[in-house]
Amino acid sequence: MRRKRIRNWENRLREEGYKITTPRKSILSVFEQLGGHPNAREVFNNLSSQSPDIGLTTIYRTIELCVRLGILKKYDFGDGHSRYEIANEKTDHHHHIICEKCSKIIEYRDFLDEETTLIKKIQNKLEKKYDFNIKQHVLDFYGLCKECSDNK
Amino acid sequence: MRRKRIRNWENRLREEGYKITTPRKSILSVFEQLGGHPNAREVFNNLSSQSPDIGLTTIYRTIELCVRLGILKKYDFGDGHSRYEIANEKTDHHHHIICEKCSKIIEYRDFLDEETTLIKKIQNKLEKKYDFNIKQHVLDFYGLCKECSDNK
DNA sequence: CCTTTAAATGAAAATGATTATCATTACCAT
DNA sequence: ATGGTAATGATAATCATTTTCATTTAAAGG
Repeated sequence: MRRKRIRNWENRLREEGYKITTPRKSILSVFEQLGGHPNAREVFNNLSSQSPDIGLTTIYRTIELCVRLGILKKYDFGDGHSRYEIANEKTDHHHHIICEKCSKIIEYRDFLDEETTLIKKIQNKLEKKYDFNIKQHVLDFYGLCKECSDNK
Repeated sequence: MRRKRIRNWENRLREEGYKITTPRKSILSVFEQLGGHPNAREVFNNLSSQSPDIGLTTIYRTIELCVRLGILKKYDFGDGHSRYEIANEKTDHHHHIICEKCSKIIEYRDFLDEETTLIKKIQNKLEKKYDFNIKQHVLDFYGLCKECSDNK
């Protein structure tokens, strides 16, 4: 079995003819250090101490580029701003549990065996029945976390 | 077994002390007639012929109210605007298949038996493990519909 | 039916996230 | 080092949604 070399984002950018710039390094480094699912503004805020001259525009552009190249994954949890996370073997693929009050997000990937199997099965059924070419799915659970359940 | 009377939205509003107004009637009637998952602007456009004097503001306000009272269900498919649909026994509960190119949305509720069972099982596991009170879930599939697969 | 009054409405402005414009700057191949 | 081109940042523009506030209206009582 051929072991695929794990490409970091610098190589990915180079591969596609994009330049490795200081802002891009800073932005990606924030994603690496922050973890979680930050949105554009959170990245901006975290950057303001170290690199105050990087504009919000550049952050949006870099994120857009990285999503397009598969370096970042984009999520929409319905709270009004898109969220992102570095895509790699470790983060791929997982589901979420989202607190509807405080927006805390838990990601889990310790699927039940049946979980994976069944989703594939459903997917196959749907592809035939509705003539769709299904590429991905989202299974997210919404509710209240412990803290928000208590403070009510 | 007591048969619960099916309340229509007028009764729901009255119950909660809200008034039954002409704009509200028109807006809800659009949802009833249109079907699907319209967004605020689509409702507005569909209203413009019959009731040109209903403002977009009122549509947003009515929608917000109806979502809060459980008359409408709110969805976010990540295409930049929230979408809604009348909540009732018939529409509840379903999953979606969404075309990433043309945003066509198919909803299905002919779940495999295992589909329902397994999701409950996963939910139970997650509630214990992460101390969450899970209220609902979203299982949506994303891909390309027949037409968009072809025209490529 | 007519009055009263708080709730509902509409127009317009405000907001907040994201995108486009455009002049300036900085990679990087030569 | 340097030139060409992509990248950047400031600013303005969009677009969906929310807020403000003066005006209108549903519905309760007489």
